[in-house]
Amino acid sequence: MHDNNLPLSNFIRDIILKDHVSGKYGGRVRTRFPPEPNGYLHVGHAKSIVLNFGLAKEFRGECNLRFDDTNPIKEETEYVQSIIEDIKWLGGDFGDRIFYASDYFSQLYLWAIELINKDKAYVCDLSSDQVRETRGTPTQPGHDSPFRDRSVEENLGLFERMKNGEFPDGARTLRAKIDMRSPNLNLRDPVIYRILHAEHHRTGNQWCIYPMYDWAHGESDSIEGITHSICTLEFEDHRPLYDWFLEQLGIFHPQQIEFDRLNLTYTVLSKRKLLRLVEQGIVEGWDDPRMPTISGMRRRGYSPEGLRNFARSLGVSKTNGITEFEKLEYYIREDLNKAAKRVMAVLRPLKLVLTNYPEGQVEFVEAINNPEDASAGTRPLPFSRELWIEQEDFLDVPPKGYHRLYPGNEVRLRYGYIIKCQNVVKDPATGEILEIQCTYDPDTRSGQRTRKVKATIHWVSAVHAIPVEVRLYDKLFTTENPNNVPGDGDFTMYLNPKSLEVVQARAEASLASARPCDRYQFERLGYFCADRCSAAGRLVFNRTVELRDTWAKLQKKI
RNA sequence: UGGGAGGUCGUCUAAUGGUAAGACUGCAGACUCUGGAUCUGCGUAUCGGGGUUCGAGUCCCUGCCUCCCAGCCA
Repeated sequence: MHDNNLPLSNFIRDIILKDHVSGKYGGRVRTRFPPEPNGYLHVGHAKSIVLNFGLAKEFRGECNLRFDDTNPIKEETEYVQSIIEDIKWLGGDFGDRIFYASDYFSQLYLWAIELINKDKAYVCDLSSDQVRETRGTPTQPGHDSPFRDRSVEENLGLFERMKNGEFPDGARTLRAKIDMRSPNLNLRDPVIYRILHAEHHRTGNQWCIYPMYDWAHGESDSIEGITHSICTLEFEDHRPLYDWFLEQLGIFHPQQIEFDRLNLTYTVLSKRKLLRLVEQGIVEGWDDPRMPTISGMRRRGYSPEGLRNFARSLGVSKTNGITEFEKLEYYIREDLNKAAKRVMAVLRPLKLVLTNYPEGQVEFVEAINNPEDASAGTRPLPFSRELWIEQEDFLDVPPKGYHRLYPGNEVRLRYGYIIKCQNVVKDPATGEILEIQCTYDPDTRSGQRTRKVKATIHWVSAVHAIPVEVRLYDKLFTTENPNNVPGDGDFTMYLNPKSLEVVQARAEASLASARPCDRYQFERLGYFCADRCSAAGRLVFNRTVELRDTWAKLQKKI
C-alpha cells in the first residue's frame, strides 16, 4: 500500500523546488486557485485545488483563492458561495485570503492608462466583426486597425469617456498595441477592455468597462505576489501575452506554468455542458449525485479524502489524456472501506420464512460494525422467523457457479444461521416468486465453530426492518468519451436513460438515526450516503459506488 | 499548409545518458461468515526511420500522429 501523503514528484513541483532552493522569489512559494464564479466546481478543479494548495503547503507557502470575476454577464454570487464551500470541504486552506479580480479594477484601470501613456495601448472603434475580419487567420497575418495610431492624448480622452459610460456596449475597445502580424493570434493587438453596461455581482454599476482575462489575470497574480501561476494547457499560447503585460508595466513577474486538465471517461467536464444539463433539467441541479461537480460528488457520498487521494494519484504532466473512471471509483472505495460503518439493507425484498423457527420468537445476533476497524465495535441485530432477503440472492434454476440460495441449497445468513431452501411459493397465475421457505440449523449460530457453506447472504428481520428509499445511480453517459460526437450530433445523445433508479428498500432499524451525509456500507451491495433531504420520517439514501462484484463480472462474460 | 504543446503497458504517471518502474484496469490463484477487503502471481509499452555514444525513452536529424489557438469568454 502506498503512502498517499507522500509528495508526488511532477514537473511543476520540480520547478518550484528548484526556485525554492535557488532563492528565486526569495525562496517564497505562493500559488493561487482562480475560479471564475460562473458555475460549480467539478472534479477537474479538484485536481487543480489539490495541486495548488498541496504545493503551497509542502513549501510552507500560501495558496490564495481568487475569483476571476471580470465578466459580469456570467457571474453570480451563488457560484461564489458554492465555490468557497467546495474548496473548504475538499480541505483547501486559503485562510482569510479570498480575493477577487474585481478588487483590482481601479489598479487595472490605472495601469491601462500607463500603457496608453507608453503608446502601448489604443482605443479602437472597430466593431467585434471588424476586429475579427482584420485579425487575419492562423496562416494569414492580420492588418492594423485604422485607429491604431491615435495620439496618446486622444486615447486618454476616449478611454476616460469609455469609463464614464459615454458609449454603448461594443462601441469601442481598448487594445494592446503589439503586432498584428504575430504568428501568435493572442498578440495581434488583443482587446484589454470592453464596454459592458452590466451589473457586476460585487462592484454593482460602478464600472461599465471590464478588463479581459489576459489583462486581469497576470496583473492580479502580480498584485498578490504569486510566484507560480499554474493553469491549464490551453493557456500556453497566452503566456507570451501574460509576460508582455508584466514587462511593459515593470511590475512583479510571476511564472505561468501550464499542465494538463483532467478528463474522465463517461463524463463531461466543461462548465458549458454541465450548465446545459442543469438548465435543461436533465439532472436535478448542480449537486445532482450524477454530476461530476464537487457538490454532486459530496451529495453522492464521495469523501474528501477519497477525492484527494484520487487527485494526487493523477500525476501532473502536459499530455492530453483521459483518465479511466474506474480509477476514481477505486480511490473512493478505498477510503470508504476504511471508514464506512457496515449495515444490512435489502434493496429488492423477497420474503423468506424459517419454517422451523418458533413464531413470535426474537433473538439478537451480534454484528460487526466495521471489520476494518475493531474500535467501531458491534451492534445487536434482531433475528426472527420472517426475513427479507435480496431477490437476486435466490434463483429457482441456478447457473453454474451460483452459490446463493436455490432449492435444496444451504447458505449462511450473515451473523445468523445456516439455512436450507426447502420450498418456493409462487403465484400460480404468474409464476412470480412470492416466498421462500427454509429451515434453519440451530447448531450453526454465528460465532460458533460450525461447518462452512459457500455463500453468505444479507437479510433484515421483517417485523423490525424500516422502509427506506434508495436511489441507485449509474453513469450519466453510456460512452467513454461523450465529448466525441459524430457529425452534428450532441453529447446529450449519449445520456444514460438508466442513470437513476429509485427503489423502496428495507433496512435494519439502526439506520433510523442516519443523519444527512452519513456514509454506510450496505453489506454486499455498496456504499450509500444519506441524502441531504433525508429525515427521520423519510429516509433517503444515495448509492455512492457499488462494491466490486466478481460474480457480476463473471456473469457479464457469459 | 501559421504558431504553440505533446506522443512510454489497455489507461494515467515515473525513469532528468546507465537494469524501462508504479498505480488503475484485466486475468489466474489463496483466504474469507460481505462473491467485499486482504494477499500472491501474470507486463514483448518507449510513434516510425536514420544518426551521435561503450551505452539513447532521454541528445541530434527526419518523417508521422494527436491536442490547443482566429470571443469585445475564462
